[in-house]
Amino acid sequence: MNEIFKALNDPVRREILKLLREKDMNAGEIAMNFDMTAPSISHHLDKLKRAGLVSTVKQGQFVNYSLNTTILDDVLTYILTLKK
Amino acid sequence: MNEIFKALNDPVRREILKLLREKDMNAGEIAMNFDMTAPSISHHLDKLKRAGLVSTVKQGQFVNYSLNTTILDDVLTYILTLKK
DNA sequence: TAGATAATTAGACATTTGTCTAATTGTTTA
DNA sequence: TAAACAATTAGACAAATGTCTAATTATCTA
Repeated sequence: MNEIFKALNDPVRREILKLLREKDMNAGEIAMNFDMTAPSISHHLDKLKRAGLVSTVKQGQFVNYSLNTTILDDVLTYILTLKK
Repeated sequence: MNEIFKALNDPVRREILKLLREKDMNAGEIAMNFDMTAPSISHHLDKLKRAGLVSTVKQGQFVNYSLNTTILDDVLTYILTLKK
């Protein structure tokens, strides 16, 4: 749970999730949406992946990222239990 | 939204929310549950309050804290829209 | 197979964050 | 009204975080 909240606690990463909600994208396509270097985006993607919020599939030299909604259910459950 | 995720991104603060889910408590009662100084807890409470996750009512020299579930709905909505 | 392209890793650096002690504010009560 | 108590504010400091440039790895293609 800690990893998930850590991952969600950054505007860039939340924006990446928003982009992936529309369609899967490779690292370069994601990076194009930000005024930020590729290594920085790569670092953000790594955090999202470690938290389980995104999944990757390597296709040739590209790495395709997709949103993993299963983990979002854990967040939903957590918030709901707080509400009791 | 940024403030809320910032506030949720700390194990101590999440534990405080869990405690307040059971019953309202004043700052001292909350602090008793942690191996941490009162000023540190006060700082965490401040972050929770600024995020709107808790509300306070001053009763004499005590400050009573309670969980504000309304804001949690915002988190729920946010997560749900990510799931589309 | 050499050069180009996609992506990540490594390492440096400034900013943010969480913790502490000391000091301050506000309230109660002897 | 002075001392005690509850809580917060101020300021210092170490650890964590986000960004960058440079270097590396893996893949494609001329």
